Amino acid sequence: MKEFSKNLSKIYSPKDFEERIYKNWEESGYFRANANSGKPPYTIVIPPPNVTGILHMGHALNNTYQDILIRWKRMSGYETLWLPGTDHASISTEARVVAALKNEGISKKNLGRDGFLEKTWEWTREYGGAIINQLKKLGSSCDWERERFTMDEGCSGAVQKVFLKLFADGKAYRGLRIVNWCPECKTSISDIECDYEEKAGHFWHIKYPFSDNSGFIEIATTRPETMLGDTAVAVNPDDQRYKHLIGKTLILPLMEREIPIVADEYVDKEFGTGAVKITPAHDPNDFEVGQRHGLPVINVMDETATINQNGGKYNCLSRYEARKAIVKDLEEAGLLIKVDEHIHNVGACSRCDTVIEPWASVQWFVKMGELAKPAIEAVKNGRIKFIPKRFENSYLSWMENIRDWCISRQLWWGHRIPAYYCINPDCNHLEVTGESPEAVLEAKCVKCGDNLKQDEDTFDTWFSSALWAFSTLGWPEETEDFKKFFPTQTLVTAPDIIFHWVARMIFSSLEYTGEIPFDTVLFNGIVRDNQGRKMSKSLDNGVDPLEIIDKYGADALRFMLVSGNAPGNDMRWSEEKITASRNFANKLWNAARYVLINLPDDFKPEKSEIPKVLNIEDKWILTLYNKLVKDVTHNLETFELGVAAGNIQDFIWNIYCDWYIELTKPRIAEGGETALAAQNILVYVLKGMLKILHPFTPFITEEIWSAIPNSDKSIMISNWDKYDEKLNFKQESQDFGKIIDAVSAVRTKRAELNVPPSKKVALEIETVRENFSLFENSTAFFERLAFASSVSLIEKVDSAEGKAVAVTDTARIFMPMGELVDTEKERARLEKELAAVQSDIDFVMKQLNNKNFIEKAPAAQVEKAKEKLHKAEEKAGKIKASLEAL
RNA sequence: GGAGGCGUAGCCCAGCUGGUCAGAGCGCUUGCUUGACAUGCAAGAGGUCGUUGGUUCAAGUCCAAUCGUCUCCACCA
Repeated sequence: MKEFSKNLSKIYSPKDFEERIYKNWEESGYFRANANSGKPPYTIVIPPPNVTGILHMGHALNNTYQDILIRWKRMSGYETLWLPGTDHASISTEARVVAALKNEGISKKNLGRDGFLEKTWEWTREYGGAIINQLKKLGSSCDWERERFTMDEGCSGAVQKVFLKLFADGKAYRGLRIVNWCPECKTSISDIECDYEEKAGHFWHIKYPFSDNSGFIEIATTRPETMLGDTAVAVNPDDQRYKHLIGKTLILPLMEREIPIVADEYVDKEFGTGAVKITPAHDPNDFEVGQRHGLPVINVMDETATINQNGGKYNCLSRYEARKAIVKDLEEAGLLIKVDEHIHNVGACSRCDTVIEPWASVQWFVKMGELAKPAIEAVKNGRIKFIPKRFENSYLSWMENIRDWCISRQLWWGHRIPAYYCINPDCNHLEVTGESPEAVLEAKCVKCGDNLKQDEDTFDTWFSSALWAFSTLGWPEETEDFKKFFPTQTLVTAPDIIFHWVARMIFSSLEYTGEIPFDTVLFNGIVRDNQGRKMSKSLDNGVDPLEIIDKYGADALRFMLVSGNAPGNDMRWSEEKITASRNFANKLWNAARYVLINLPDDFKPEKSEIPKVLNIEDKWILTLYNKLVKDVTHNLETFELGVAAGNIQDFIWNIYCDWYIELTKPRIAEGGETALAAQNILVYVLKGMLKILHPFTPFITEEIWSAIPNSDKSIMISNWDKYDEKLNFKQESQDFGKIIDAVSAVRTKRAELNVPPSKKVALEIETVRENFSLFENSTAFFERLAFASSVSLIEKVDSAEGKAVAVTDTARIFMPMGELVDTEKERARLEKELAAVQSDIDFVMKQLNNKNFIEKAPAAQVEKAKEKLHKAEEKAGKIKASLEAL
């Protein structure tokens, strides 16, 4: 065992020990979870950061929450597993690698699929470790031996297994649909990867002439270039203006193609001209209208949103060039009626901000209807709880209106879809199989014997993240880990991925494992900048957690991130807050240093126990510590991490440091039995404080802990204290409150009179005889903390002449100040004080005189009011007496 | 168009199921080299809890309306 060191460095310098401590933890294996343990499990799976990502404040907040819960549960006797890992983030990683290759003058296409994947794996291996190491700097107690990656063998196996099952059950299907297409990323993206923004645009009103030359119909569009693919014009069947035209045909301008006028309920009579051009290949609603009326789908753009050969003379123009050219040509042809300014929502790729092109293409989808039902039920019936609860609303409304999920992406980095197509166009056989691609391709088409080719696409990243809660534990195998740690308990995440991730994990888990993936979802808010804006690259207002850790320490950062913050609420970043947290750490450091320095050399802190004989102040601090344990535990149980942190800070600073340490100083100075007793309590409570604070600020608590020899080698594996009724000294702690009040009252009075601490004054304390021994035994406190030269007890002071008086509920304390007391000022002060007490009395009297209150309020409430009145009246009496004596 | 959050001391925010909740931190004022800490100690000033109604014996705390602000969802061409 390590020597009892006593010598914490004079300056709190987290840099000196944080790294060392983390290494020790890792080496000692405390982070490791044991699947064979008999303890109840507590599991959190990390929201896997992007493999190429770097730690930002959001990660810091999210992981601080998780680590607090994990460390608390670990100390509370659970077999805890915090499972870490990273996400392959297909679209984001692929974009980064493409960009990096571009700098080297290499194109993805030239490199080929295999070459590109090789490069991307290299990239992943090179940069993938970065965020993991950064999480370690934060103090995250993850089980690193269980670290997973969404594209590792196990997770990939789970993805395949799930897809095969979905396909077999008819819940995964392939079809021609309108998807959100990003012409920059050259892939489809899902609805929730598309961000809408209001933009100023135009509303072009165009003439579509009738085939029979009998005039024209006026349509309006915001995207004239799509008219190249128009295959109809639709009107509302009830629209009197157009009813008679239904069935007539039009000549599509510029393309000179004949298209029909169809009737469809979808058309809003009130909007625009009431006649809508229908472009089934480039608009989701038009696509549906097209389906209903059997209209052809003419795709006029390629994957880069450039007009293709179906666009006639506009072939090879970009969509915006084409728009310009088309408008010009229409104008010249006299077909442009007018152009209105129009503000509308334009969808953009959430990844690269390129305007989305709704585009008809063949994609894979997951049928959501059946999957959503149990996922809705699980949240509705409370099997899964959201904290705060309000986020259940958005979850439910999304789930209840869910649309099929497009899961195929035209990317290479990701899980390749295990679907194979016969190359013979007459056969067109589709095979979905878990066999190795080599074997499948070797085997040829089972129907016609022709060659097969594998689907070029990969799955949406979220398709694999959706399985994270169980694929990481070994599913589909019935592994020890899966049996022990699944379902997990708490998911800690940000509200912006409720749909992307949380919802999909819930329905996936229920569908494939039959279990909920977790029972509680705790949401953390967003860390904003000091002006309340989101931290973003474009604003360059991000704060780097690593720089903050370097400057203030990980503990200060962690403590700042949880302090004064409620679950799900956003918070503002400010340098002042972090210095406040650092100062708190410094305060604890110095308090510990003081306690340790003052222990005798032969003190055995590892055996520090509560002494048999306790002073009143000892009982007082023990009672308050005991209450702290109860409060903090309760607040952690209800996920009120910010409140818990506040409880602890208040106790350490305002109770332990400001009072208890000061109260014990005279005893330490005195030495002997009473000093030893005080030292034991000081150490006992210090150790308790360290333990309860440890989940929040793991490094400093471990460093101080290790300076005190303990039976537990690391505070990480020490036991979380439980509320103990034996430590609840109700009477004594209440009594001691009277001493605290009296000391404070004297200090206040002295401050009002500007008496320097160096001027000691003899105190005369007037109180009832029952309190005499309480106050007499506290003489040393008055001497030290209230600058008393002596203390005398008296039942009734006759003359207050030349004396200042401090009044509490239980006592009047007289201080002979001679000329310092200005009678007039003193009178004014006392009158002010009396007025304050009197307003309390009036308030309570009013309450007690209210018949309804007496009758309807709970008895305890009435009792409380009476007690309050009693106290206030006593105090008022004391102040009045003092006034009279002036 | 729909849903939700926020609006409490100069600033940043806590206030869980209505009754010691009117609070913390920062800032401010005054006084302190009180041998752990000036990254500190002591004391103090500051708010009729956005506004207006309602429910209740009792409302920052529940309900309604309203103003301001932010976010999410939908996306009518």
